[in-house]
Amino acid sequence: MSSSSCIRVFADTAHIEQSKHRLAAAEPELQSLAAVLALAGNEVRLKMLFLLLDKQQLCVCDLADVLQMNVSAISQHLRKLKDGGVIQARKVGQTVFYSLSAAHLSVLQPLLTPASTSPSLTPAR
Amino acid sequence: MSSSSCIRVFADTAHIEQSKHRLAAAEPELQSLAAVLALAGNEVRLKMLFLLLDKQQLCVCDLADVLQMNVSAISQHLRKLKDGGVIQARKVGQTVFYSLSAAHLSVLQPLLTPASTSPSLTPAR
DNA sequence: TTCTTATTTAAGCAAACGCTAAAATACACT
DNA sequence: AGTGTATTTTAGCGTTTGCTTAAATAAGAA
Repeated sequence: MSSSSCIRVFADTAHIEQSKHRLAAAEPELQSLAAVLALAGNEVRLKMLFLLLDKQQLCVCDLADVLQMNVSAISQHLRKLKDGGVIQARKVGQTVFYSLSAAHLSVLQPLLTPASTSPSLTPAR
Repeated sequence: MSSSSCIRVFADTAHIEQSKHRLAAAEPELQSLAAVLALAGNEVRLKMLFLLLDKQQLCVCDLADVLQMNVSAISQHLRKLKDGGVIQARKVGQTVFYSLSAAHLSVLQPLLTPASTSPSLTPAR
């Protein structure tokens, strides 16, 4: 039934079929996980998330200051993070404060606060 | 000393400086973490990692079969993962078996096996 | 209202990405 | 040697990314 790429005599078709099914079952989760990881997989955006995890709330120009980058570039990264549901915006006057949103935080937080295994991402308070 | 993007009268320069220092300290780790996440942030590659976590070892054409993709495309993704130190290759005859390498596994494994919190990525054996 | 300030948006562009198709390499078998 | 299989590599191409610059919104302050 399934078209093989190679002619493996001893290839176990059973295992391959099993993998296909497991993959199909996990597909939607993997898809949304990949989207979040793609967002966090950019160094600038990962730094933003790191800073937001530390500071709760930061405005655009704070981030621009800390990251030493163009305000426009920062704003565009923030937009992507917001569109991905990773952060949320709160406007206070003319300044917009961004903070981590609950969604996907369970995947991001352990990455940026490696508990005891990896030593140094969380500075001692 | 630090050039501000905005003229926030009540901006606390102290906090900003603090963030800068924390960021500088975490920078190398964030950089390598971002590299790994960028690799995992591609849906095809994330699926590969998911399958390798489940099956320990898979050859190129197995992956091509399961993912229903061109062998060449698969091979190119595998190369990126190998270059990033995420997987390793073992050649057995003419077939090359790929498996997860120890490096970075501590960050990838929890993503793909969400323990108890998120329910369904790990199918019941 | 006019003048700043904070942020977003749009346009442009170089670089990176991910795929396809084709050629190259490597290994086994006869 | 020659044939077939598994994998990699190369070149090409369309798409996406991430930045810069400039213009557009939005909201205080004079």
